[in-house]
Amino acid sequence: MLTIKLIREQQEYVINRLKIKNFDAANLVDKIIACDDNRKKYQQKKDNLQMQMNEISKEIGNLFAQGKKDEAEVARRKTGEIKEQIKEAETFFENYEKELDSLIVLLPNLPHESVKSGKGEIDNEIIKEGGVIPKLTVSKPHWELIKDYNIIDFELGIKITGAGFPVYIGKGAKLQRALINFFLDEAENAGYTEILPPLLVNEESGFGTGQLPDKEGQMYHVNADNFYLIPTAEVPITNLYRDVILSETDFPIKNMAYSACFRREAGSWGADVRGLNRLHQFDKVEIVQIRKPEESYHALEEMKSYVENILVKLGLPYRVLRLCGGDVSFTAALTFDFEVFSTAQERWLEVSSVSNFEDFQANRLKLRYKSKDEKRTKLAHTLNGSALALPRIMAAIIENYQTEEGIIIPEILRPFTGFDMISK
RNA sequence: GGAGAGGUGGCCGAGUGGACGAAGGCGCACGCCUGGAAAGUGUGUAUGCGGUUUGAAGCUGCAUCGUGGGUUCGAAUCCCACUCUCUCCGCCA
Repeated sequence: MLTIKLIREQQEYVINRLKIKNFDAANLVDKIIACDDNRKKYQQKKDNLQMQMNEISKEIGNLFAQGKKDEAEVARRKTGEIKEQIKEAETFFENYEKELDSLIVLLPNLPHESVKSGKGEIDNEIIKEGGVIPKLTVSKPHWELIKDYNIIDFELGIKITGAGFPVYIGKGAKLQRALINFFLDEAENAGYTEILPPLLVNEESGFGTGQLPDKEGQMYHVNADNFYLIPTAEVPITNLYRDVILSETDFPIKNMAYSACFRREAGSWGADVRGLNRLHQFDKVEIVQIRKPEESYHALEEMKSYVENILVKLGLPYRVLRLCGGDVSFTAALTFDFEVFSTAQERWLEVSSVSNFEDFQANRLKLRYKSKDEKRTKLAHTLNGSALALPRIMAAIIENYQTEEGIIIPEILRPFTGFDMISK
């Protein structure tokens, strides 16, 4: 969430920047400021009364100690009324504070200056393309190939769980594991620390990274214990730093994690989601960085090149998009999407999303740091990126590397798979 | 699931109604000492929200001892509820 300070001090700027995200903030900002004014007003009232109360209490204590019981009695009689007033001011204060909290979380993060306005996908700017789209002699979509070679079985998944929960079999399972290991090793070499987090998180964590309250319906919820199944490792990995005050020497923080991800994808089932394109459970390696504000865009570039490099190593045709205002998520300031070309489907598939959240998540998380020369704590910047999401990479590999004889394994993965082809 | 114990600052730990944002220790920072270091020694060392201020510093108010409520003029301390952690038993990979 945005800081109240920013909203107050740069009202016009906030409203204008949010227009880029197609968000009309004018009314909301007014409400927020009015609410904050009231909050302050009642805090002053409450604090003053409490100060009076504290003074009287001290006095009473002293009078009792001196044995002046009568005078103490007199003082005591004064307290009742003040107490009432405190309660009243406190109630107002708390209500305004609550209202403020509920309003301020409705404002999206401000887009970075480089983000252009736009409605959605079509307005995203392609900033780079790489790799070569293969010319295939045979061209079957992956949902046919996985059946031909019996490497992923959707029907079995439906039987034991439901749609969107595929079962990986034999070389399909091994290829999956190979990709995970490849991604983890790459991240480790790039200086990321591997974390193996819980797959279930509590409510506070869901709130910390912004999944709650707005995306509640997108997460699987374990009712008995009030846990949520993580939609991405971003949630546990970033929440490691919830309520933390870092010191300057802790930077940069670079963590990564493999995890299964669970998404209900309620209401988003349609024509483009066949096969591996959209799943309820999938695997992903996520990279997360926590940086000082002045370094975060440098870190974003670093993460961008890092992801690109993996795609190059896998030999997949890819492109990099700078998302337009309409497509940048609620929490992000700047996002680059990576897409790979799925040859048989003749579609670009999103396989990674790399974002700088600036201090938007940190403000929710209360993730701060203290610099040497300043006494005040400052909010850190958080960034994350998929590196990478497996199913669509799997789909692209299966389709792009298909031959009459079978599916060729990209060379870089062969040490991990132990085989160089999937055939019948 | 059953029984018990407990949650105090970065950490350990004292504190059973007022002088407690909190003793003492460790750690950390800065200074003294030293040729340099260690040892020793001195000082400092929580967070949030307000006020003052152009801003910062400074000064200042309020709140915070797991969370929420209650008793009281006054609560870390007493009462209630919740929650989390630990130990033992049971079950189990």
